[in-house]
Amino acid sequence: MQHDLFSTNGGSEPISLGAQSGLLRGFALPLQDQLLDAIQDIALEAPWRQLFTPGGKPMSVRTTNCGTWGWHSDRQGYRYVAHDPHTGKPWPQLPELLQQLARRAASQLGFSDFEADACLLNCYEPGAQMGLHQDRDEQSFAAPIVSVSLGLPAQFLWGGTQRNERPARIELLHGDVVVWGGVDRLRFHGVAKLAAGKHPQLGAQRINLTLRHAGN
DNA sequence: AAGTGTCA
DNA sequence: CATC
Repeated sequence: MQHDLFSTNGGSEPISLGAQSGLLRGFALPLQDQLLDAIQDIALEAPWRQLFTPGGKPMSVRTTNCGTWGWHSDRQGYRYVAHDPHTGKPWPQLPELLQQLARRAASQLGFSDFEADACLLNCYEPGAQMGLHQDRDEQSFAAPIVSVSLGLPAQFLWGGTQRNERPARIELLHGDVVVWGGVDRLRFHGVAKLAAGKHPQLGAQRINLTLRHAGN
């Protein structure tokens, strides 16, 4: 039987996080097995690695990328690079599965024709976190950000356009997708220190996929 | 600078 | 708030 990969949550409404942002609870669940396979393949080609902030401090997550552009951080700063500094090779191709998932999710929030050219993969183990920040290394902020959560639950910190606004805490579960763009595109966000736990598929980790249009 | 440590 |  022919079935719609997105049917599980195709009819559910986004949980609003702002005028042009929302949480699509469980949106990626129908694709979970294919997503985990794709992540494994990506990590074989572009291994997980620990990045350093420009200040020289190690980040607590492990990172890799796929797509035309990969986000990288070191003492030179934050930037997108076309080649993996670890291997010298181009980043693995962005799987069509992921491209379509991101396009469908963006469409649910009113962003048509989203075309990701970068996917940052962050792996959190218990204790790992991501401080409040803006995604502002992309060449244009016209396209939204699409974030896919897999594995252990996390508290998403969802702030305002100004750093001093106290962020809301939103629990993100395996299969959840968050989309933000337009007036919400530069909102500060982060992830609270991951609590210990074991996920049936992923064990003691959370993997987040962040899809972006980084180039021209 | 998406970091941590420190001070109020 | 300091930090190649």
